[in-house]
Amino acid sequence: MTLKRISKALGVSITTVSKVLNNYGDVSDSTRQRVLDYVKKTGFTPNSIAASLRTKESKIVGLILPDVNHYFFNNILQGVLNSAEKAGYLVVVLTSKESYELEKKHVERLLNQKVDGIFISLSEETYNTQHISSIIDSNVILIQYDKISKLIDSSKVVIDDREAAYLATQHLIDQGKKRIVHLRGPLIPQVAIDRFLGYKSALEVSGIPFDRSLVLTCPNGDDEEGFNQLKSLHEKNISFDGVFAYADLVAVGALRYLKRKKIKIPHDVAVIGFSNWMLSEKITPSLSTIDQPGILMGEQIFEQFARERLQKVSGNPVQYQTKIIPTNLVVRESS
Amino acid sequence: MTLKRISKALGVSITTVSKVLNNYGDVSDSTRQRVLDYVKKTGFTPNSIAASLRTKESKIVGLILPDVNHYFFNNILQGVLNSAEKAGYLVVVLTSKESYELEKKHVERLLNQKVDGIFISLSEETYNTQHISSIIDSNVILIQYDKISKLIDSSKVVIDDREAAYLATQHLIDQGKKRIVHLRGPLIPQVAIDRFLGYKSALEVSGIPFDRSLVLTCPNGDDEEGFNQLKSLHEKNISFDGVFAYADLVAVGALRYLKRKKIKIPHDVAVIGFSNWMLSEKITPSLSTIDQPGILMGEQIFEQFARERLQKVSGNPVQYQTKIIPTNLVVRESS
DNA sequence: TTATAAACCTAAAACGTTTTCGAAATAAAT
DNA sequence: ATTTATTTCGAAAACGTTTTAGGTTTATAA
Repeated sequence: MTLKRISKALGVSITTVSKVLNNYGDVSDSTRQRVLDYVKKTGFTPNSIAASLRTKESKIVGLILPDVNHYFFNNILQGVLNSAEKAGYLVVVLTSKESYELEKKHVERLLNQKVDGIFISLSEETYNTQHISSIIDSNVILIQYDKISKLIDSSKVVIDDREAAYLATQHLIDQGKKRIVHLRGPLIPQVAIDRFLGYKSALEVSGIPFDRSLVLTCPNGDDEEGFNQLKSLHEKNISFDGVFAYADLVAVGALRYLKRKKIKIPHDVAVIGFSNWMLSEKITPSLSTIDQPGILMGEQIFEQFARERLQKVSGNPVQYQTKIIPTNLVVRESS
Repeated sequence: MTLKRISKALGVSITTVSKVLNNYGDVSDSTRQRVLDYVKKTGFTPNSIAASLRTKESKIVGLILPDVNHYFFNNILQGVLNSAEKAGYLVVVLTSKESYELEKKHVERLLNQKVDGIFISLSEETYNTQHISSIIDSNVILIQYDKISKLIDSSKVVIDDREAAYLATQHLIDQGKKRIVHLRGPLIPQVAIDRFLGYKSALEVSGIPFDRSLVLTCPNGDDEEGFNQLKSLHEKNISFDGVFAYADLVAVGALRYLKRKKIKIPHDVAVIGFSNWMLSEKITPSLSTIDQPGILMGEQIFEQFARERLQKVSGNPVQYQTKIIPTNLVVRESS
């Protein structure tokens, strides 16, 4: 079933059928009704490939996630899906697995698929951003989220990691803790740096001396590392009464060590994580953490895209925006 | 940049350019090389929308998930993504959120987007399967996975839930347990029924009498229900020494209740869940469970699609297959 | 030299829409 | 009755590719 066949069946032109489907004004009520009836009867839907070719709008956006099996990114996906569905867009999902090569390949693939927008969180390996620039050159809307490059001019949707880390650390201080361990992420990515800086400035503001030996790196971000780092600290007889981990999973490992050593939580040592993974409220003791509203972020990502799209088609100048999504402190049994 | 512009620049026909790009034999080495060089120099990639219109192949598949924030479905997504990427396919992802209406809408959307294949796990609300049949009518390849309809003729990729539940229950019996509670899922979906049947037949085979009062329904599948159901059992003074929950989250709730009541795990009561969620190995005591290899399933889904696609284009009869993916018993501290 | 085969190339149609521009039909105004 | 305005319609081009069917050139054989 095509426009042509409908037009033949009803004795009108292809143009007319197309016009009623696209709500053009210049078709009489009677023919409009005839077309509508016929379309409903046959269940016809226009071939969107052909429409795309003509209009250069695919109504598809591409979402590149560093990892799909990750609570935060899952929520982002969910949020993008929510908003995209409302707007009649489809979302193709790709995972970069933190690989620069894969990320680049995906971007190229999306570009020649003529998606209308690309939403990307940069992989940890990505220093060369040529492929990102090529998105802009291709006149495709680019929204950066989470791990962004400040050097690239586009809209951005991010968490204020520094502020969030400040909040988490401040919370421990409020509980009377003074020797607070920071289990930090890898050295390079901006998010890990920002969380560290937030930690540091919270100490500063409260006049607590910064002790370099209390900051330990957890490159993989798993629970084993959390466990082992606390263990090594303990074995070196370095005392502490609080732990701020840059990821919930790391905090879970820390909790496991403390429980094993019968250290009272939160009385002797209070623990707070980051991200509000689902598991953090299910474990005992339940884990205090920073909630990153991933769903909200995802929605904002798509909505910013929709705004830019609108500006573009209406010929207005496109205005890039940076949205900083607020985080929430979630206090549970561990602190 | 288009074929036309390339052909103008090189003084050959559009046809010739297209032929070298598609590896046709009848073009001389010298012109082939000239075209290739020019393409590489300009970074040209053919517009896949136009190609799709002509060839009726979009190189896009649609994956409908009941829920994106779910460990098992995440893995399925990951698996589909893995295989699709290798084969040069894009995947558009949609969530039905267990709603029939949404599911139907999504299917229609995918069909008029002319995807090459649709992979679907039916929502719990879906009884009318007209929209699923329409996939087949549209000559789009349909692969059903997980929650399937046996009435619809298509390839299927499923877990043997009954066998898996049998394994889980048998494992508890092997530990010497005799009064085993089954926290079952909602009454209707086949997966919940199958898990119940597996439980029942394990008891039967071991000659343990089936006690209806030990089977409790958990419609939402969350941890609250697990907690409350064990509590109600306890308050009715019904004794038990094992728990087989149809979902890990439910089992987590059960564990929480047992811990609260200082009941020794697994000595007094052993617990086993279902799905091997990430959290089940992180909690204490770590949870025994059934591992559903979601990634493998996802890969099989795509690969079955690829097979059918090949059969179709080569004009061979399409052969539907039902893949039953084996599960693994994962024994941890809780049993 | 001429006939035949092989190699190389191209014109043109087709895929199914959208949209411009002008034509035809009708209504309104003079 | 004529002009003008308004409403309704349709022809045709365009989007960028693939592929068929045939044409032209070059090589091979007689």
